[in-house]
Amino acid sequence: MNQTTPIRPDYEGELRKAGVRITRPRKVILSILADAGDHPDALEIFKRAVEIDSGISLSTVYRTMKLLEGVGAIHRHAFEGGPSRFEPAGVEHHDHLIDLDTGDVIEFHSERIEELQQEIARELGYDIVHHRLELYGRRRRGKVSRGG
Amino acid sequence: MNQTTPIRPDYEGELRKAGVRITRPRKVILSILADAGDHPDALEIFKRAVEIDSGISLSTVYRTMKLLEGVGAIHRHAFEGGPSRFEPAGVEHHDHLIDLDTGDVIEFHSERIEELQQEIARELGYDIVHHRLELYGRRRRGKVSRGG
DNA sequence: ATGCAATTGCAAATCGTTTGCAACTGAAGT
DNA sequence: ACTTCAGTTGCAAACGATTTGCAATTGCAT
Repeated sequence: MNQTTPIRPDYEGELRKAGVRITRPRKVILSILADAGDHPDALEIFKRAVEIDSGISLSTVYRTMKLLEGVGAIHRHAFEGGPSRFEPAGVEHHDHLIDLDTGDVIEFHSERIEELQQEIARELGYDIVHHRLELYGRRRRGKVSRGG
Repeated sequence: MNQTTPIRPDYEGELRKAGVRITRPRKVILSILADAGDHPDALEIFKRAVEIDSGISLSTVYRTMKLLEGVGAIHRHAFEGGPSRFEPAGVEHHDHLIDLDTGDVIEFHSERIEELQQEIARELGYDIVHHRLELYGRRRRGKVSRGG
């Protein structure tokens, strides 16, 4: 039972614990986040939210994202070119490979790279607070394809 | 004689070759870039430019940066939080360590990390077009300091 | 010198995001 | 259930970084 269980994040709980109110719009946004298997941006979240409750405003989406980010419940990623995209913070740390053609985000992790980063920072006299490693690429043509 | 010689970039030449005119404002901006040892953003370049020729506009700075970027003469880096910052493209590829307290940018390179990235991308079925590796950190207190 | 397309400065527009504000509403207390 | 009131909302306006339309200017090939 030591596998990376993709825990359905309990955002409401996290927020309550942080002393914020669970309002109608927040409930909607939270449910969207919990369901999202991708890395939606604020506008995308807003669109999905409107389908559930047409009264929600984009401002509230932004405000809620900032709130969740502050609480540490989600991570914000500012990939090249586009708006910030979000993902639940519940999973193990990972970096991203962005498909330049589709915008798809693939997660990966390399303990070796993490170590090397630490090593480099130490040599330069720094402590890493956080880092950003993003690979921008295209699906290799030919050979095996992983379907899509 | 195999050290990384910081070749004073011949922007004018690169631009001429690309068929663009060498105008007065461009000359000023180009000279600033050639001298810059740091990673200035557009506004900073603009400020430095105004001191040489007060008639230069921020738009022209932006336009010139885009031009140089298109020609491949400079690289644009969108570090977290702030505006894009630029650096000559003439040097060897490297990644960046950003000092969170000062905004200073320290360059580093790890062939091992580059290899690992390639490996990871390949395993995921991708070709890397480019990547972004940024370490955000603080100078380690105590012990040796590299002066500053 | 001449001519014209490339380039400029300016102001206005754009994009993603934040914010001021008056109206509204959770949730704690009765 | 009813009140209360600070937390929250939607809206529109403000924001910072960057881009763009346009009329005036200017490289640079002739």
